[in-house]
Amino acid sequence: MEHFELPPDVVIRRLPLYARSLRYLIDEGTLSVSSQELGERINVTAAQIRKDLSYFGEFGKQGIGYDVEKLLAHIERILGLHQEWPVVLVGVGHLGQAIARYEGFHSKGLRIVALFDSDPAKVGQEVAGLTIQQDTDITSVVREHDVRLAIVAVPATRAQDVTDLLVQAGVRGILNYAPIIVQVPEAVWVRYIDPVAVLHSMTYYLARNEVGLFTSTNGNGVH
Amino acid sequence: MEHFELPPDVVIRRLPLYARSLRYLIDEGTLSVSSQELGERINVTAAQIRKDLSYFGEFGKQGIGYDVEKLLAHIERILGLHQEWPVVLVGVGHLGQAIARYEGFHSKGLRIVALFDSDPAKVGQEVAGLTIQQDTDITSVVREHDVRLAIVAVPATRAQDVTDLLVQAGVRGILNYAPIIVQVPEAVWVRYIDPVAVLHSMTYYLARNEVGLFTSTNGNGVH
DNA sequence: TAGATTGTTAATCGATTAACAATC
DNA sequence: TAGATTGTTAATCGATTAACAATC
Repeated sequence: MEHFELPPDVVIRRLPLYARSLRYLIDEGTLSVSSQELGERINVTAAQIRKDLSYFGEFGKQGIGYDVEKLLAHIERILGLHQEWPVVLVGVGHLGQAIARYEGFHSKGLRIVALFDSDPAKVGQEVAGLTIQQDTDITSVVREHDVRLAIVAVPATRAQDVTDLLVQAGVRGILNYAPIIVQVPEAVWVRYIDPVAVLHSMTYYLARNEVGLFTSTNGNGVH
Repeated sequence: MEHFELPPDVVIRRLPLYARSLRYLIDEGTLSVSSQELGERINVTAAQIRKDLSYFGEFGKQGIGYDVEKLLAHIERILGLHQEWPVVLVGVGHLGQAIARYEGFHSKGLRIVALFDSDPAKVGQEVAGLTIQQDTDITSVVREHDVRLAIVAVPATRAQDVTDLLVQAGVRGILNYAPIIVQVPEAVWVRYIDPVAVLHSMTYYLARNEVGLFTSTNGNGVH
């Protein structure tokens, strides 16, 4: 039975994890997987996986489980990863360079197509096969390639300005590495990569844990 | 009135964002802030901020708001950031190097004290003032410095092994950059930095958005 | 005093889990 | 057929928000 409830964002955020786990299963040669098995790998309950998938259709077989390849194909299509999304990266410091060079970003559905930096000394240099361009060219490049996704790896002081530029040029999804929360119009999605905040939240538990190790209830796989 | 409900994890994760915003307010010379104003900066409701803080005590004044410096000091103490946490970093590829060099990590309460890599060619090299050590020395170094926090920036294939080593040596909080979910004992906290998964979740909305821009309800500040 | 804003309670909203009929 | 596992419903659990008395 189909139903038509809108999938909550928290479900959308788990889909990429399901997809990745399915890719690993394919690498291992596994053909079929149950919600139970999949759940154990990513520390999620079987019920949750089934419920999540039910927002999009019926992909399994009772008594059997899910065909790994087929389920992956379904999830990738749901996420829009059957098409390729050009991505621009703004800010080519140490972090930006690591991002540009990171193999993982050349992943299903994503391709970094341009690098930008405000530092004139960097403009013209090549990183990971791409020539660094001036910040001021963001608008034209984004429009020309119809880019919808951007990664921002500039200092916090520059992040809002760069975001405004990107949004104005047509970008609708931003992955922000700068340690500051930016303001965007409603139609734009911003997500944050904030390792320091994450570490700062773990110290809370460590500070309470000190010697007696059996106080904590659960530290598993919080994503 | 004090009450003694245990703060949920979702609250603990917001505290570092409050702290950071307060630091920016201090830089701007602001002495006092209301929950309303603070909330607007980080896209959180005023009620949520007040409720969150109420798990830990009473820090504001009716009619006035919060003393910025005092509230920051309280939050830092709650998070355990009044002490300094030594951190080890395992995996000194492009990403690991960017992490080691990133100023932001030399932040309140954190100090990277050792770098490890399995590649013999890298061992002995210096990055950000630290000499890269062999993976096999993790145990002794972690024990010697009583390290509780680690950052893992190795390939996915190595992540579980490295995690096991760290946990066995005494680490209780792990920030994992590897695109794989690792299994740990209950007393250990793992959190993930997973930019590709985040991008893959944004494409979902972009794929649906294509031309008609007024369909989306809210893309703000999802953290 | 009048205006502003807190801390807290209760109401609402949303997400997770348990349970099970359907069925491979 | 017997065993396993799905998809879905209802129950539970948890987090957010609205509202307001207290009070600076």
